[in-house]
Formats: sequence, C-alpha cells, structure tokens
Amino acid sequence: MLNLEAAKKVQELLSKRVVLKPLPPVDTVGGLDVSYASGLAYGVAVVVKVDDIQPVEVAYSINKSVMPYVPTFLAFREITPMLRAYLKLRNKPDVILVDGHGLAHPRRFGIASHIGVVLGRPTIGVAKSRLYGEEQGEALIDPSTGEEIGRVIRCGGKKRYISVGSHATLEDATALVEKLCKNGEIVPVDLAHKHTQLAKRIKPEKFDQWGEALLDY
DNA sequence: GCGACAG
DNA sequence: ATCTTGTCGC
Ligand SMILES: [Mg+2]
Repeated sequence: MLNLEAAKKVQELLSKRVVLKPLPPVDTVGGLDVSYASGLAYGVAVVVKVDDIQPVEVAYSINKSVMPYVPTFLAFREITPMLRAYLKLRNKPDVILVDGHGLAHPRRFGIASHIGVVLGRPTIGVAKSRLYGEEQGEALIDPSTGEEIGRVIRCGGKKRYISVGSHATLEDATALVEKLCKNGEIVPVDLAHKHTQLAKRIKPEKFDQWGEALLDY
C-alpha cells in the first residue's frame, strides 16, 4: 500500500537533508533504472568509467512489484529495486545517475534526491520528460520561488532534464552528464535500462542462480 | 472543478 | 512503465 499523506510527510522531512555541494573528483559513475513484467520489478545498477565511458560492473535485483506509480511519488515504487541492485555492486561509483528527477520536484525531493539522502552519497537526476518547473531556455525554474531547480540539455537531439539529487551542484551535475552523452544516450542510465530489459528474460526458476530469491518486502 | 502529471 | 510489427527514411 501507499499512504500519500504519510509519503508526502516523509518527502518533506527528508528533503531537509539534501546537501548542495561541489562534486568530488569523479572516476566512476553509476546508473540506476527499473523495468516491469509479470508483476515483477527488475532493478539494475551499473558502473561506468568516466574517462572512456566503458562499463565496469552490472548488478541486478528481482523484486515483487508492490507499489503503484503515482506522479511525484515515484521513489516509493522504485527505490527498493534500485537500492537492492546498488548494494550488490562491489565497485561503489563516485556519483550515481538516477532515471528520474532530483530537486526538479514539487517538494524538492524526487527519486534521485531520495536515494542521495538515504545513501548519503552524490546523486543526479536524469529525466526524459518534465515533471515540475517552467522551462526558460536551458533553465528549469521553480515557479513558486524563481530558483533554478534543473537544466535542460540535449543529447543527440533528445531533451534531458538534469537536476541535483544530493551532494552535488547543478553546474557540476550538468557538466558531468554532458560528458556521458554518447550516440544520443546518457550512457550510465541507458546501460542500466538496457540491462533491465534483458533481465526480464530470466526465468523465475533461474532467479537463485542470479543470486536472487523472491521475498516479501 | 480542471488540467498537469518523472517511470 | 507496459500493451505491440511492420514500415518508411537516412
Ligand atoms: Mg526508468
């Protein structure tokens, strides 16, 4: 179940723990995404070397899909699959790219911020479409405060909405994501998405061979 | 009340 | 996100 009133309070409380600060030197970048099929949620975490944009590691998590998707509450649906995959990584990335928004959210706490606060590590939101904020050229402006909450970039012609998750600045986040654009895709997030689709082919009888067992969370 | 609305 | 194949164009 998902109690929207309680979930909203969680976001408002945890949003106070978002940290805005320069990104540390980045050698590796993580990517997180989730796909669904037959009532299951397949989470994937990947690690990419930033200098050559080549994959270093991939980890999976197979979970029962229990939470529904409700706009502005995406984290409650995808954070478990994403974190379970992330925790399996042996190489922890210097910063994590999350498929979704960070501060570009009505309560300044999209899934990228949620994960950044929970892990206490740098995260950046990379979304394919807008959720909140007014586009003013390259800037995404919060209509209620006039603050810049995100930036719109183009990767191979496609729009991408970049916002700080936590432990980063919008400038550092934007510069890093632009470096990771290759063939019209932001590599870490795209690689995670592709593996998420491949993971759906794993037959339930083989889950244990992938270090997974379906438990009730 | 109406329209918007990450994945 | 998912349901779904071929087809038009570079
Ligand atoms: Mg996704």
